[in-house]
Amino acid sequence: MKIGELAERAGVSVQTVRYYERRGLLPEPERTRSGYREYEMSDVRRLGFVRRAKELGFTLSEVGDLLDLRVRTGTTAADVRARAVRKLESTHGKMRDLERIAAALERLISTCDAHGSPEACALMHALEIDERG
Amino acid sequence: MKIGELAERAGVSVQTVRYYERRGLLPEPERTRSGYREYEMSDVRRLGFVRRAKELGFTLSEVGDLLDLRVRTGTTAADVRARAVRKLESTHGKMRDLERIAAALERLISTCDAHGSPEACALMHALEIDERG
DNA sequence: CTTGACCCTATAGCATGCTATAGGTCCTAA
DNA sequence: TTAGGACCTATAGCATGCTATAGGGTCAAG
Repeated sequence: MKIGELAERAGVSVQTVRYYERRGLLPEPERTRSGYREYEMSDVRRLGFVRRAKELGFTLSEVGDLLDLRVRTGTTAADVRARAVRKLESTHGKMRDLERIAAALERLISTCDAHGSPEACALMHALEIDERG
Repeated sequence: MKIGELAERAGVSVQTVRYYERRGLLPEPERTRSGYREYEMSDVRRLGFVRRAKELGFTLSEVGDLLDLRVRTGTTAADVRARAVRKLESTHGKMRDLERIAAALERLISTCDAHGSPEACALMHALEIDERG
């Protein structure tokens, strides 16, 4: 497929695809004789991975790290493992924070439901921040 | 406490505190006679909330929304509830994505452990991307 | 054979979220 | 009383991650 279809399937713009390629997040694809980039489904998946990881607050460099947990000259299995463990730890930290936010939002919603007044919602909210935030 | 202590306790810079104040993420604090900002522990918690939410990939505007799920002129309880529900949904989406990343990292790590070769790690990783990414 | 949608490179510009600088005030302690 | 560090305002600059523009080539349909 060409770049427009790839971009649409993955939910990003054509410009963004070319930008990610420059940044090294996507491999340089084959070209048609006329110079058009040619992609496959694996590129759609990889690009989708980049997009979602970025939406989670990973920087593009960090996404590159995630994609790059692979062999390089001088890299040992222990190196790869250590990087994966660190990334996993930060991922767990992010999940815990999200759980706290979700729990706070759920309590806020049920308080809204119970009392129906915006004041109750606001009060509840202030409470969440003071409790844990 | 003064701004330096607040910043240190919350893990951000002094400049960042003043920036967040300008952005409306922190209330304007009391001042000493000489004009120094004066903070309390609730400000530490609020600032910590901002920092963590931001690290999760919420923009400062979104963090403002989270902090601002409260009464404004013309805002009804239903409005507040609807905004909370939308934010909760996006939070759940982020959690699902993080779970997928964590699972992929865990499989990668256990494959490293099992085979000990960087090639196995790399191969496993490529697989994760193709499977789900 | 030309129109229009899509592709190309190169580069400039923009929004976000800080971060640094200039120029000055306050305060504690030797 | 003066040296230092922490504070103040105001504003400029920087890194990231796009996004838009200029100027042009490709290609299938009509």
